[in-house]
Amino acid sequence: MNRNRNLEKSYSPDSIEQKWYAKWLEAGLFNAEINPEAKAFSIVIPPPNVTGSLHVGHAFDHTFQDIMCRTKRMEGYSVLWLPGTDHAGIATQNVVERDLSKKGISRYDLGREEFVKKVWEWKGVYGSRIIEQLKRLGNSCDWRRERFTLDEGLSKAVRTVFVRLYQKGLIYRGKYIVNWCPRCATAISDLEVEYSEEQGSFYYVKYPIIEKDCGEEYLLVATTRPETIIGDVAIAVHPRSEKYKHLIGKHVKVPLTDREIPIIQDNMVDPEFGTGCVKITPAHDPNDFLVGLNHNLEQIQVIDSQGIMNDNAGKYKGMTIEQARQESVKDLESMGLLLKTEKITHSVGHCQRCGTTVEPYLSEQWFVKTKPLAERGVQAVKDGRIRWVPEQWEKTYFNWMENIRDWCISRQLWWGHRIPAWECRDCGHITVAEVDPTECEHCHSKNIIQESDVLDTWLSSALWPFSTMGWPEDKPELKYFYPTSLMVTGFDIIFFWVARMIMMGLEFMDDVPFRDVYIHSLIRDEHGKKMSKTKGNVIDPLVMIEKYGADALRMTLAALSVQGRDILLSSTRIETYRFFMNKLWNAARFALMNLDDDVHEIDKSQLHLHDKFILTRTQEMAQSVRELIDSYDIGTAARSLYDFVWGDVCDWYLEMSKPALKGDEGEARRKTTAGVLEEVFRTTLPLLHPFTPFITEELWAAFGYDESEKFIMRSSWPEAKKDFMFAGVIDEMRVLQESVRTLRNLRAEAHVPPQQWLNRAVIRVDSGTASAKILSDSLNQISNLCRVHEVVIQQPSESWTYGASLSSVTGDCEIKLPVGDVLDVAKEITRLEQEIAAIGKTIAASQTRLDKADFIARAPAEVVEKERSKVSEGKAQIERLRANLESLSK
RNA sequence: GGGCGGAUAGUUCAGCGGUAGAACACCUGCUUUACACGCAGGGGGUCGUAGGUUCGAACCCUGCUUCGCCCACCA
Repeated sequence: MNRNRNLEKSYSPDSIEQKWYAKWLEAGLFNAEINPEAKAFSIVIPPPNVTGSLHVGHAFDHTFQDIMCRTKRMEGYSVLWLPGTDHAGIATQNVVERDLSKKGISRYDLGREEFVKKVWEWKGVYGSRIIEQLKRLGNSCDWRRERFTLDEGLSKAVRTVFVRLYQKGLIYRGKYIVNWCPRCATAISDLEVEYSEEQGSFYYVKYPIIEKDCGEEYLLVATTRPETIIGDVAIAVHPRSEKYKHLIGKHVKVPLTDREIPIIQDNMVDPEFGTGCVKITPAHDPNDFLVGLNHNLEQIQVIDSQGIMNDNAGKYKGMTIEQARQESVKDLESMGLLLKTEKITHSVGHCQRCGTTVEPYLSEQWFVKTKPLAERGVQAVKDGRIRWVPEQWEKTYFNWMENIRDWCISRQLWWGHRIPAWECRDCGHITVAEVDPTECEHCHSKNIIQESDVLDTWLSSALWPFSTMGWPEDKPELKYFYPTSLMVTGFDIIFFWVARMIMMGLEFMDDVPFRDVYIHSLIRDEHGKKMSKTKGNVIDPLVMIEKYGADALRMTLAALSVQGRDILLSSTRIETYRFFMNKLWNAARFALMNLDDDVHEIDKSQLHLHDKFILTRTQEMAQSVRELIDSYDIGTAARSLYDFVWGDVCDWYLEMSKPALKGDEGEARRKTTAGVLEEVFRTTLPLLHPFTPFITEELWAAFGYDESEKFIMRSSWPEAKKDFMFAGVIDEMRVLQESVRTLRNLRAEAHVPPQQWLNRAVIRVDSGTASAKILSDSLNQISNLCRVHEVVIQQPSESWTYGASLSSVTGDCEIKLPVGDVLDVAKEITRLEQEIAAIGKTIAASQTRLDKADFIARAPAEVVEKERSKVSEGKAQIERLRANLESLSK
């Protein structure tokens, strides 16, 4: 072996990370290959926005995915981790528009074609930034396959999907009320509206009644939007409303205008809310729109697409919504039609992208009819073809899918997939086609014009799992890697993305897009606040990588990850794992200083308890970490590795192996101990590799393993070697650890000079002897009892032997204590406790197997009684023994 | 209105039926040649609350208090 014995005294990640990432790339280790001999494992990355910059959310789910990918590679799967970015329609267009506006240019100045060109230029410069940042994390994506949602191939997929859905009647066009962002000047989907509670006013407005014979002068209507009054076309009351029944069919005059409108009845009105009657403005309210359709009412638009009052708004024309509101209130007041104003809190929708208040806006839009697609999506989860982890998200998913509403997919933007529909200027027919048509398919007129809208970005994202693999072409990748194995993402895009991928996957691939969906929690700051730039509490992963190293960041994120709870991240936490990296580094450094060039065989006859212990623990880790990762419990996996390395390996094994490695116990022991040490690292480094790829690769090389095996990344996942697993040694070791701890306390009390403090005690205990608890209890008894300067511990039985170092700790003291008795009693207590637990479990097991009532009815009650009495007898006995122990100690 | 999740040491969180754990912080003592990014020890918790199930509950069930999230409605 070519060992590197000159490791730096502390671990510095910087150069090491860069070095290995380049080497992995060079060796093509991230490349996914179709290998019929191997099972496939695939993940498509949730594509970050091209405008994006790496934040901890990305860092978190990418760490998770990388851990899965690296583990699966080591397990022998052919792994595809497919990266890419999302063109992010509104977000990107906004960024470029903002840039332009700094130069005083608007996108309209440039025109569509020029503007789109500018966005592409921007993408060329900044679009790869997020990808470069992802690489810093150590992501093992197959970068050769990087995709972009506006790529040629993906655009083709989008177009194919659009045309097929249209032909199937699942895409339609129509004039509806949609959520409209006046600032972005585009429609947005229901999901892109974010609601927040706001202070507003409730205006009580009098609508004079035309018919003088009904006994009332006016109808009182409460509204939050007086500026839309001029767009009113009716007043609605509940059909069974006693209060207004006699007014149905009568008319009122719309304030601020000369129009007269009818009083109608509709179930949508809640007689308990407000005044019990509602003004109907079909062009500016979604509910009113529906009422309008049902009653065949006119739709009067008074606000335009920019949020400005239009020609229909009379004197308010040209005002903003806010101005018009104030003006109309003023006017109503002066006309004596405003009865009162009430302060209320109501929730107001805002544009997800820019925060502008969303307006319901009547316009021609394209929609996906989602019901039929959603039904299949629900079915796929119900019959287990898709599994949600944690399972609870299933409910959220079902709830949304079962109440799904049609999806508005048209956007009045320039950046995106242009809708492949052409309207004929002559006959009005719409031609939808995969290949740009030259004439109307209906009347063959050449006078056709393409729809100017583009598609919602999320439509292209919904195709991501298969469009990235070459669909609609019949690519071998699709056959081999689709459906993907796992989707890892946050709950915030379950509806936006996950649900839609499921629908599209089922529709176009006739199969689910992924087998498992892992939904991870939100990362918050150390105080539980959502991270945001405005709050300034953002933890920038790149800064953390600079400061602590990518491995430390990854290990932190992995270890903190837990299902069903938000993750609170702070830099001190990352620091903890930074320390861990250093610990690992130094442990390896110690090992290297003590290993010969040759690898020594482990001579089983030379193994001491601590050797057997660490070997067994190591094999256990190989087993359990794999199982934990396979069940997506990377949090427990990471934490158990941390405890194992720091606790078992460093605190105990390395310390206890020192005398042997120094040669104090002879050459045979030295060689075997070296062999054990080697085995520990050779197994543990690969276990850590998915979590902390860089440091493990560096150490792997330092140990000299890369000569024949090359990279650790290419190594196989260590199998648990039965040969190195010894029964009972873990318990025995825990006994020893407790004993040593107690002895250290004794020593401390005895003011033994530090030089003589116990570093090492060789205590042999027969296998099958007491648990750790017994010994520690009894030793604690001793330490409590003794005037420490008189303490020596007597050998309780032949199974105890003390190493030489113990006497140096305890000096010349001497004690006589009934250790054996204490031990026996304690042992008996433990035995009884275990027995009780066992009986309890038996009872519990038989009860859970059957229905409880059923069990009691059918099971022999006397058996249960007998078991129960055994338990209470045992307990009584324990009480007696405890008292006994107490007296023995005195 | 519907749904989901949390409440455990000063703080952040594990544990989820068998005698309360970690990290950080705090206190004490240590330049013991892998590591002061360290070592050894210590203090600190009636596991939100009231009931219930059980031989046994932080853990299961019910109510309550409280914090947070999602969906729907909001004229």
